[in-house]
Amino acid sequence: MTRYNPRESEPKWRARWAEADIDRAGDPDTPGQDNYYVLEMFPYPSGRIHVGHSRNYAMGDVVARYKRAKGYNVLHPMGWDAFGLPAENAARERGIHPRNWTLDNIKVMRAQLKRLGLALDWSREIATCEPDYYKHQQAIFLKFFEKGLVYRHKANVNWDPVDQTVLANEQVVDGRGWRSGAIVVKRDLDQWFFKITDYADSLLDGLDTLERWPEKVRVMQRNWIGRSRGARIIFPFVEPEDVQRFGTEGIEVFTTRPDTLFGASFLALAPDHDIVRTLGDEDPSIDAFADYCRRTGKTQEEIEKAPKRGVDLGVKVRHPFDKEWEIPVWAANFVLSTYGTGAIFGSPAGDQRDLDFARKYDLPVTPVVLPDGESPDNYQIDDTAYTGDGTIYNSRFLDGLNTHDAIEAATEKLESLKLGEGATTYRLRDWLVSRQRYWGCPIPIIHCPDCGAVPVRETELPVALPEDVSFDEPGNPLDRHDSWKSVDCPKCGTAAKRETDTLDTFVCSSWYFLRFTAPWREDIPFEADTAAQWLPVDQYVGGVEHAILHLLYARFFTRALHDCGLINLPDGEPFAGLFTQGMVTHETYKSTDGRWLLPTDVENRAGQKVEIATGNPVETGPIEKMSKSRKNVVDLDDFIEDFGADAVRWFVLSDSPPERDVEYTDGGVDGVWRFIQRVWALIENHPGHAPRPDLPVGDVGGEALDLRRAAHRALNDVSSGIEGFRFNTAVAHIHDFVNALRKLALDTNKPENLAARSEALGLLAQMLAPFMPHLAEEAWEQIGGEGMLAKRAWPEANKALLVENSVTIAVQVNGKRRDEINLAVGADKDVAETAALATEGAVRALEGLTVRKVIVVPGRIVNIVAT
RNA sequence: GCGGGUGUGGCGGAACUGGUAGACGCGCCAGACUCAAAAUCUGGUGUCCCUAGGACGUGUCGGUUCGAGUCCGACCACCCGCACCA
Repeated sequence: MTRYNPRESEPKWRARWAEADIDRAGDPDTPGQDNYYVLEMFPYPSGRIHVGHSRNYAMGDVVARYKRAKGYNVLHPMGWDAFGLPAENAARERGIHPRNWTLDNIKVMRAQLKRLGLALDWSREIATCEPDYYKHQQAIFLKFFEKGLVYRHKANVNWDPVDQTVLANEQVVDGRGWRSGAIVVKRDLDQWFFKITDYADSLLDGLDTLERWPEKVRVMQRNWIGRSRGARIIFPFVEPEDVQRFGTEGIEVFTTRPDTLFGASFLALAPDHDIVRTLGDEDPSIDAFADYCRRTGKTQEEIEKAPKRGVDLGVKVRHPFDKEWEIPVWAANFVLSTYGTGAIFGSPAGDQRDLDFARKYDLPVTPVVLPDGESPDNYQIDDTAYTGDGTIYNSRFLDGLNTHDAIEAATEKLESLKLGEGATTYRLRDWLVSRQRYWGCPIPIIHCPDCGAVPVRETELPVALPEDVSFDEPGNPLDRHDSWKSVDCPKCGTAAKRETDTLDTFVCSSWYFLRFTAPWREDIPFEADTAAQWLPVDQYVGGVEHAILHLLYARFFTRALHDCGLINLPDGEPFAGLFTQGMVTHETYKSTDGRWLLPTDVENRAGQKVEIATGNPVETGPIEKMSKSRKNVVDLDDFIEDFGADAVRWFVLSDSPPERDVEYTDGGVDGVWRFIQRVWALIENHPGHAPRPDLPVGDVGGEALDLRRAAHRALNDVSSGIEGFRFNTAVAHIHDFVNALRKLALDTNKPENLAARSEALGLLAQMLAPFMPHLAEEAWEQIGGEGMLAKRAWPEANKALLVENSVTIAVQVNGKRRDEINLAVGADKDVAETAALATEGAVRALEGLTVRKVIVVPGRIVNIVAT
């Protein structure tokens, strides 16, 4: 008996697949063949791939191989999200050009991915840092520009002081830059924006159609877009001089609760509201307050703990429904300038923040919503606001209405008074896309002193990144590159300057799945018709960390591209099915002096983990997601060298459900290795007889029939496991089947036994193929299978073999299991009842009781009810 | 605070529309082979009383049902996301 040797088999089969060119996607026009687009989020070429990364690709590959076997024309491409800051950091730290660093990494990682045996169409490989990719992106940018979807605007934006660039709102987490972790500061800068807010409604409503997306991701996007319906209301100034001073008739607020207008006791403005700024110039105490608010921390706890604070601005406004009713205007630290109009009216009885504020500064609290079951005479608000529905009172013409009707009535009244209107506000802001970095896609704009921002002529594209740049001083090298920067204005010919900002790398990833549909087209980014045939991506697989970022931007892009006439995708959804996979975790290790240690630096000596180099004991830390920074990674090449690519693939798909994390353990890996060798032992010991999956049912009986049943049941379970993205249970069913094969050692001298066993082993190879393609091919060849397994159609389970002819069912007495009976399938209820009552267990349990009723569920259970 | 999710053996996890809880894997125990160990193979492995057998058992409490891990109500714990969003 020999051992299966992946080091020999795996390269052999990869060479044969490549030779046969089996992974190339067919023409999407192919008659009689449905298209299927499966895609894993493409990687950033950061260095090397570890076992943690491989899970994502393994899942996509199971789907790709399975769908191919099911007869689909599968598109399964791979590329590189190749622009980004780490390349510039490497340049700065090690003096390597970002381009070389990136291309070297791609080379290494491509070889690693190939070693995994993924059924990828490498003929479509793209890298976003190549001019033949980003020139199309520049053309798209100009289309958006033409269409009014791009604009330049001076705004108070997020500045990451470590990465030395601005960031989009989506890229600021807890007040820190998503990549650097530095605390973000606000700066007023002229920046480029994409008008994603134009699509707020479409992006929100579209979420309801994405049935094959995780609910969690949809909810996150819904919250991020944050649509609120309500009203904008103008509170006119009391003093005519205020109208002069502030240049408006009054103060505009946004509210979702115009029904509580009669509970208004103050207006509150954001500390950086224009009116507050104007007043701050005159009044030092107001300026001091605004300054205090700016300095307050931005982290969760700080915001939560920060008490409500405000300052009376000394300005008064009139109530929109009562000219005589004057309301004081305050500045308050809890009002956000970035939401709504940066101003609110405080209705303390119905809003906790307003109530806290009113109590602190002794402002009136008038309840206007009466909860059901409360009496208006003794209902009071203490320290808890009532935010629910109820009946409006203390509110003149709104009295007696329910919350919903009162909102409508109040809004109508505001509209008739021309002091307000129904309005919708979003939390979503336009996407800030300019970055003050070198290693990104140049923005194809020229700034002319006379003509302003002028698009680069399309024939001049790409605006290529200059290669001769230096990173020895901070800032953007493009900014210092005079010969690159200096150009003539395309419109008037006067001396002008190129835009030196580059595009956010999330722009690159917003359309790469379209480029994959026709990467050979140099003249256009993609063919509208071909792209529409492949899109939407049928199955997208990636990490949940992109729930808002990439997945929202891409949904915007497909909509914008449709509106620009570049693609025909009416509903605008790029990804029909989304799966967010769990991570691979691993224990962490720290040396006595606090250094993180690689698993390969650690070994077990007498039950204790020690650092190999020093022999010192190792502190075992928590189990965390594999990451370079914690060093709890297992390098893919090391693993493949030891156990083979099939073993990694099998391991990361076993045990845990795909959406949950899976822990890497040496024990688990040993189990995989054992399993592979057991499979191989079965294959090797087979006397050799070509598989015949078309064996008629009636040909065999006895144990051979049992084996056939096990095989077809496994096939059925594995198929439905793959279809339902339950790879762990599919793996378990294969295990089960292998156990059955090992147990049912049929005498293969009998032809019917040999036939049944050949069939079973053939089916085993086919079932294994999506998971462990190399081993499966080797097995298929060994047992004399015809052709290459990768080209074979997925077998259909024989329905007749899925039904048992007898079934064991439980016998319960009063709901407790007492015995079991074996019955023919389809046996009569009376037969079941009689048999159940006669069982030893039932008789014992029924002693001294009278049978009242017998419930028979055919094929499932018999329950005897007795007292 | 709001939203989403998860609670099942020593561990990861199975269980289709309510019908034999614990599939499969890891670990552990025993045995075989071996001078021995590793590897491999065989058997066992929810807890308790341990005798055929029985009692208990899916986060807690209650309900519906002949029957509940699954359905309903109330809670508890943990994880993730958002967060002064008017």
